[in-house]
Amino acid sequence: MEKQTVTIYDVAREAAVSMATVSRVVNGNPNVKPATRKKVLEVIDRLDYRPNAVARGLASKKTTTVGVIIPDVTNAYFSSLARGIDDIAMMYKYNIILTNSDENGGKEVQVLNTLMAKQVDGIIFMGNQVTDELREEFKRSKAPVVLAGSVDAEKAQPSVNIDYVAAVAEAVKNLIDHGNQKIAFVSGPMDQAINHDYRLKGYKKALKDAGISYDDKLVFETDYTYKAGQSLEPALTAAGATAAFVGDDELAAGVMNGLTDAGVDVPGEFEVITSNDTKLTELVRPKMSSITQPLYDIGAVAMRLLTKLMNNETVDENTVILPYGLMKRSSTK
Amino acid sequence: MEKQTVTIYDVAREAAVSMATVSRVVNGNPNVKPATRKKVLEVIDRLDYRPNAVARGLASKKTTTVGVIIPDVTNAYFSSLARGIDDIAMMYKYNIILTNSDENGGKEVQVLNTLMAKQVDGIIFMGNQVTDELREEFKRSKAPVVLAGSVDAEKAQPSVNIDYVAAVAEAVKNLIDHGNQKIAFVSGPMDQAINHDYRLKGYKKALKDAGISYDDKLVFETDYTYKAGQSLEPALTAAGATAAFVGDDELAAGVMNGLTDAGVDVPGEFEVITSNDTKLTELVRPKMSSITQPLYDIGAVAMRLLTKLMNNETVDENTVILPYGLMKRSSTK
DNA sequence: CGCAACATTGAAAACGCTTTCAAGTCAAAG
DNA sequence: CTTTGACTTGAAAGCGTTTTCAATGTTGCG
Repeated sequence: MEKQTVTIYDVAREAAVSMATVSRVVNGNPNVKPATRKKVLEVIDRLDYRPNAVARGLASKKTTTVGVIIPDVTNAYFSSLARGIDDIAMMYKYNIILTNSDENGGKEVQVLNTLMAKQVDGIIFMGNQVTDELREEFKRSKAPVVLAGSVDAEKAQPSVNIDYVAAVAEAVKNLIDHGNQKIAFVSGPMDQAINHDYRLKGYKKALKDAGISYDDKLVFETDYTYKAGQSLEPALTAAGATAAFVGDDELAAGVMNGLTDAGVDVPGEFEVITSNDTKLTELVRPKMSSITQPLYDIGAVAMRLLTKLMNNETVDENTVILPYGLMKRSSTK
Repeated sequence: MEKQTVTIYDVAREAAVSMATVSRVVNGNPNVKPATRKKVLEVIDRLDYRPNAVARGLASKKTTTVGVIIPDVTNAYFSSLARGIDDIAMMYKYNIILTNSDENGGKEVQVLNTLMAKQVDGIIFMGNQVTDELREEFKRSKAPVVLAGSVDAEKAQPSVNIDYVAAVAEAVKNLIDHGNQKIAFVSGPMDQAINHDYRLKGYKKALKDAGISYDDKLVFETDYTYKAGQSLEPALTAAGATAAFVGDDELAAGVMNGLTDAGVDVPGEFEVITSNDTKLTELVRPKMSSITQPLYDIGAVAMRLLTKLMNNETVDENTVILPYGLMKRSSTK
């Protein structure tokens, strides 16, 4: 009843050659006489032979699949990177094992281990924080690991990012240039390196450059959800803020809509600038000004870098920094 | 230089037992004397032995990974399903190989083949159209295939969906009840079954039930993008439509924003109702009324169904229909 | 025509694990 | 003290490829 699978052995027999020869033609090895190649190809076609990738993986120690750890596919920022990753992966004949981590350290470690057990040829990690434990796991992995749109303070792993500090500083400076003195810093969990080591640093830098003193009452730490942003309005108003830099687009949309719904005019009375330049920025009204990041490219470049690493090619620069920009839309003056 | 991998053989030697026994303890086989189990476990821990899933897959003919074909991870509707799929997959110890198809038939077939080559234990397909060729491939697959949020007119494959015809009919009826006579039907490519065989059918049904005659000048076929929706305004106005049913949220956001930007008041002068109830509906202003679908659950249930199929359990119903609803927000009266 | 050099091929050993089957162990039962 | 049946264990045969190494065929040239 079970469908019979045809193996390389069957092909060899039918074509009256050895398995080695069949293997050669399947893998495009040039050391095969054209006539034999043709004969084998015909049999392969006739028998509808499909090489078993698992067996191939065991024998060759290469699985042509890479693991991708993503906080949440549902998040526009990360799914954009994921798309870039998958496209390039496909281009280089790799497949992607995608797993959501919810940025949960324990889950990340566990997932990483199952990926390694599955003998992936490489790993791309996305997440706002690289814990010590995770870093250790990365080190013992024999498959190369590259971080995409994710920072590691230790810079131990190859990665591709933008210059978050500079980008945020520029965004905040923009707000300052518009005359704002009390600028809120709204971000996700402050225990994530991306927030406290990069974004906050850029925020402080901009303030300092402008001679504005830092006030931690203007720092709002929440989780990355629309709702969280939406319910921030009272606090924002109470703190006397007239503008905000927000670390995530969905969160920013929440902040902005919360403000608007409460009757605060954006950007008239309150300016908002966000970080990720996902589609969302264009959908909301007013459209959100944002730091621009080459989302797709961050993923694509990360994957490309990974292919080089997997191929043992020497790469000139392990940590690549892509250019960012500032896109003025309608949530700032 | 290359890190040495420790195999089941090493463990067997160190623990002075056979590979079979090690295999048993690793797999939780109860037929092992507690004392031996303990001894083996200690060695495993000491050597930091990690079973090689590829070898395991070859020997057992099970890879504990399932293939997932998705039009585009970047699309909120499908990424929500994907999240549901992955969560349940993880719960059942499966991993997901995720590949974007762009709804391109050729790519879908190709991807399906590489998935099968990788010996996935099952496949979940998402896409708005199942071509004949694809259907053939599904049939020859020895791994079970289930469709998630995707229809196949032939109903040849197990699937989980909502009742699109009824849902759309109800949405359109709602528009009719508000006094609209000229209701636009805005959808993606009409050659996709989901559009012409389901949504359009529901649309026509609602019209018919209300005694309104069908006018194909009110049917707008575009692609599923925000921009496409946005640029539809002139045509919509020209056709004299006062309301629209839209088949995709991002597209709907475009339609609505295009209207608003052109000075048309939504919902005052023009009502819009959309289909997928993704996060987007809450982000835009006015918030969009929508058919509600249990997105996450569609994915989750599909994956659960797949686990049963992979396990050869008998399932009572191959095609499961989940409940839908109608959520009135602010883009309808 | 003989030989070196190169092109083709096949045999068989991995790859790391699961699984079948037979054998060995041991305690309870007779 | 044997027998029986339930437990435990190990040997070895796969699983479907890749890959090494040696063998065999060919071709070009002096």
